[in-house]
Amino acid sequence: MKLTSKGRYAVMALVDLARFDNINPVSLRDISLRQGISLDFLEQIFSKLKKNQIVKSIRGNQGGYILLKDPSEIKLTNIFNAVDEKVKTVQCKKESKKGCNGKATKCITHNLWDELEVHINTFFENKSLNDLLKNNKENRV
Amino acid sequence: MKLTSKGRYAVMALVDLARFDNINPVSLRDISLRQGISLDFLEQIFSKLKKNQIVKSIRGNQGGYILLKDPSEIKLTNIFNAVDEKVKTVQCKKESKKGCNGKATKCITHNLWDELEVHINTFFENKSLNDLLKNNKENRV
DNA sequence: TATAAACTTGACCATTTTAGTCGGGTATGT
DNA sequence: ACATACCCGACTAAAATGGTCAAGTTTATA
Repeated sequence: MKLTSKGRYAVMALVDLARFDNINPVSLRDISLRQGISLDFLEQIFSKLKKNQIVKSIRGNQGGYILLKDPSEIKLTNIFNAVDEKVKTVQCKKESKKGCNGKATKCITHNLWDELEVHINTFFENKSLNDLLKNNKENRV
Repeated sequence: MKLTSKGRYAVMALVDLARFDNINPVSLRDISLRQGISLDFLEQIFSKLKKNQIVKSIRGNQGGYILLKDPSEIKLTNIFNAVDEKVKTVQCKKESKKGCNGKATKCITHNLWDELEVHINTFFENKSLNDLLKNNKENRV
């Protein structure tokens, strides 16, 4: 199982944004330079973050992005949902009554994968952007 | 983040094997039929499980595979390691002192991803094949 | 001893996903 | 006016995924 760059970058970029989002909006160009993430890729990511009400954009010269909520209210769950980074441990559809391999019953390990999914999602539920900021106060770049 | 079929199938197949591994070895053909997994794919998977001392093979007619250890001593960690299903939350090498984006320092969220990796691996450490068998006694197929 | 069941090995491959790039826009402060 | 930013959709190379296929070897049993 691996985390995709999209998800990782989204979080990195938002931590960066939260750190510099004091008075002025923060431009993607700055984030791109500081975090070493492609500007074009960042634009894709922020388009989704914006659609999901996590950030707000200010266009034009001196523009950029600002957070729409307090960092303590932005959970990793929200971020990952926004950029379509989801945890998937099974292939079967949750709703489908048909069971996993197209068989009549659920697969032998179905409960396990459900548990795993919950276990990982719990981690994301319990982490806010604010937690990451605190965590990073000491070793600022 | 998603679990690959290889990892999922490996666990499913071993649970199946553990259930039927009483007197005789269990053939991949049987597992394939019961679990709805391609036989050819199973062969690939069991080749790795064998290399990693999780199962032992018995060739020839009436042959098959048997577990090398007690189900209570086979953790998900062991299985996933065997089939190269590993948890990867960062792209940078663990050992490398160089930091994440080829930059001098570690990326701003590095600790987070380390935590996540540990969180997931803990789940795998704490589940044995035996746990899954118990879990499945009630709703046997 | 012939045969069929089963493991063994390695190459191959289509499809999907990933991780971006590219090329055009449009808005706005100075 | 113009530079700086956001906006948006199409495109794509490379990697990973989820297998398949072919050609073996081994061994129990009739």
